[in-house]
Amino acid sequence: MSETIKLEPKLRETRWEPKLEEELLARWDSEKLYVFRKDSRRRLFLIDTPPPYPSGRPWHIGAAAHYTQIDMIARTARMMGYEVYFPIGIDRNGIPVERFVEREMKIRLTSLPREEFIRICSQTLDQLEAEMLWIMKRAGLSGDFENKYRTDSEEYRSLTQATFIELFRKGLIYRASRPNNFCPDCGTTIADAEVDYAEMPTDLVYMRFDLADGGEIVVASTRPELLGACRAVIYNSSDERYQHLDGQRAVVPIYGREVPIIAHSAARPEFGTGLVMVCSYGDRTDVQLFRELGLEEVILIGLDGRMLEAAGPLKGMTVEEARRRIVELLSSEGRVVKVEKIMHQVPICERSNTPIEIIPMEEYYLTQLSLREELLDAGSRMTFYPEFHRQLLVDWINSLKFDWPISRRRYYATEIPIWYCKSCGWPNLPPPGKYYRPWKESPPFSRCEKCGGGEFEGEERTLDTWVDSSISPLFISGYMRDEKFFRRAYPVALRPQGKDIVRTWLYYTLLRCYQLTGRPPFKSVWVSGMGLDEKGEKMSKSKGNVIDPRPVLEKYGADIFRFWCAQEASLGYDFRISEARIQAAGKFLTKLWNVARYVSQFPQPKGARLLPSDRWILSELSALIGEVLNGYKEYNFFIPATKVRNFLWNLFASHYVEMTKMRALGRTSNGQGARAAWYTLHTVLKSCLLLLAPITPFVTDYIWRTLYSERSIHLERFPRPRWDKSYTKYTERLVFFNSDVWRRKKEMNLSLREPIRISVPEELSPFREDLVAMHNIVEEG
RNA sequence: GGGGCCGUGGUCUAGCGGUAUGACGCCGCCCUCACACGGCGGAGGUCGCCGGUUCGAAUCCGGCCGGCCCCA
Repeated sequence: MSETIKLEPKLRETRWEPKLEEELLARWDSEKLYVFRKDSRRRLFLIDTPPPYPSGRPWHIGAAAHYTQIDMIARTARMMGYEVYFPIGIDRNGIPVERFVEREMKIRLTSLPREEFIRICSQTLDQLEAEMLWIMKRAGLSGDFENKYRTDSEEYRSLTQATFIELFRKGLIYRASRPNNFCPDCGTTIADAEVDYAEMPTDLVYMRFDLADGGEIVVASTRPELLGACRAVIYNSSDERYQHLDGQRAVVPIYGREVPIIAHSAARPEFGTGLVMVCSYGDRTDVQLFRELGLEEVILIGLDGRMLEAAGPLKGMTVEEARRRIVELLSSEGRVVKVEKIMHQVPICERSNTPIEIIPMEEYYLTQLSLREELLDAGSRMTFYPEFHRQLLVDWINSLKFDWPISRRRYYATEIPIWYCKSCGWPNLPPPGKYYRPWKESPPFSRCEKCGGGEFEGEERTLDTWVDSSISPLFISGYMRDEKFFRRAYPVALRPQGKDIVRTWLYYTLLRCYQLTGRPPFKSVWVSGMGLDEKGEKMSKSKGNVIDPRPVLEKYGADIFRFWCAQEASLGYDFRISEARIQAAGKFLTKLWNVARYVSQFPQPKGARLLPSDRWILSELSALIGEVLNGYKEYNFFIPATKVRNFLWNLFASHYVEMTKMRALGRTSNGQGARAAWYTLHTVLKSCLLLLAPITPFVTDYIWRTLYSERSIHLERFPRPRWDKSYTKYTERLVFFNSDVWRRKKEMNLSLREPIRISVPEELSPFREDLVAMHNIVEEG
């Protein structure tokens, strides 16, 4: 018998064209493939997508890779049968955009009316946001773009304020005056998490101090301008040189104040002379020493970064001017022993990159220290992918030393919702649920709740931007706005994020959500590594090694980029980004395409009587599906990408397809055999497409719709490993045998089609017919 | 100063208790009717260094060296 069928591939082009992706994007859009159905009966899977910040820096390729992987998580969850909410949010509050506007327009925050400055920031954000959204869409993110949220929207900010009001009423927010990190350049207090350290060349000044009872000592300091705030000199009790100083007093040069000399472990004998002056406040250690030793602080630096009255002859100077001047003054008194150039770690503001000062200010604080144990416990109830990154969170919680100062003296951020009574000063809070701007609005009440006074002054400060970002899981799950949904959706399924913001975003979210709900905000946390440059170094504007993702997406298309992402970055580990490797990843898509093109010429029988070769590849397919699904369960896309690639290329295409080619093309007489090959070819291809769909959504959907269904592959589930795996025992032997025949033909200078005399080993006898046809074997004997 | 991760052929990478995976690059042959962004074959490493555990270590333990990242 012979079925007369004209074999014609349904895929015509010889390779996958990235241009085809754009048609698919439009199609997905119009079909509303990825819309979240809130009332679905399926199990919910909410992803607390990191709302990226359009800060003015190019959104670099590492970020695009990161969001692409998050999209793979969303697609994975859908194919596992969840109703997935993959929200698209944009973080638009806080200092970064203000700094960007100040730099670009060469203005200061305070040089424009507040309203005007806010308007400019908002417009700037719109532009930057549009670029970012283009990248996200083009990369094939299956997020809910139609309902994207912004953290500076009325709805979001009113929720931020509502949580502030709630925590204030719970007594977890308090006002206090204490030394804080202050950035004179940004003009605001910042939190520890916003402080970076930079190694800078610094002068270490060796200064001669008199002792009150005669004699002298030499004290070294990098902050001589703080001499006027020196309240003690310390040495290490193990330091042999200074045992005689115990109980003595030193006289501070220029200022003439007598201060105690105290033994303290904070003094390092090897630094400078081993004698250190303690002043308010050179660094965080000084703050602790002042507290511990009960010293009285002297404030030398004002909010404008200039020296105050107490600085005496330095008054009015900037910190740097004062540092130069004090050395001159000391020199003229013969008190400078030497000046040493050293490399010194200087605390700087992560936004402005300028040195910070520690200045006591009155700010609002959110309690965190007293919750340490509870937070550790709540954190321990979240699953981490990979587990080893849990340590980043634990270490940070254990290292907390101060409560979180949350008020900021900036404009483009959520306002602190407080009006102060003009007669008694009492802070009056409005009811939660609305967005308040106390700096320009009158309060929604008429009487002070404390004294009944009727006149108020609105708070002008805003909140740290992390106060907003830290409630994203509450925002997306309907907290305070849709209690019914909230009960089903919270804690949300997953927080995906980079390891670099564990101490900020993850920690703050845990803190705030725990305070508000008494529960951890996530069931699981997925922590990815960082995208580094070809040399393995961090990408940064200053190094000039930043890669813009847009030209890459345009040149190679999203799927090549995505497949590269998946096979390059193993879960949680840093990965290197190079265009050559992205390009190389494209080869696999060509291979996939051509395998599909070959298979596409055959009819699709519903069933068939399988031959051993067919059973063999289906055995391997079952094993593959098992491994791949395990990778997907841990959101480790490296596993599916490399396993499918290896299977499809090195087993399916190289061996199975070649073994069955004659049979499938009808060159052997047996029509049953052809059907079996067709059935198997399609089964394997379909399964591979499904297994790759979360990683390369474009090419798989294109092939799927061309060959199998009008309906998108993205509405399907993952395949199940439903074939007997016993035939995998033949794999090694088959591969070896085929290679051996190829090698021999090569040695004999035969083309692959020419006949060869060779015997098929006994162990492979089940495959004899296919192998004979494949290699054109003339059996011996 | 503390913490994390890593150190495998020229480059990158898998493996994490039984003498090493794949990619890129390189060399040679081949346009074999899915694919030359392809196929086949080949050269190339003893897994940073030292010591220990073990019948056996790239794989476990300890120390050292080097790189990267984070924190103080």
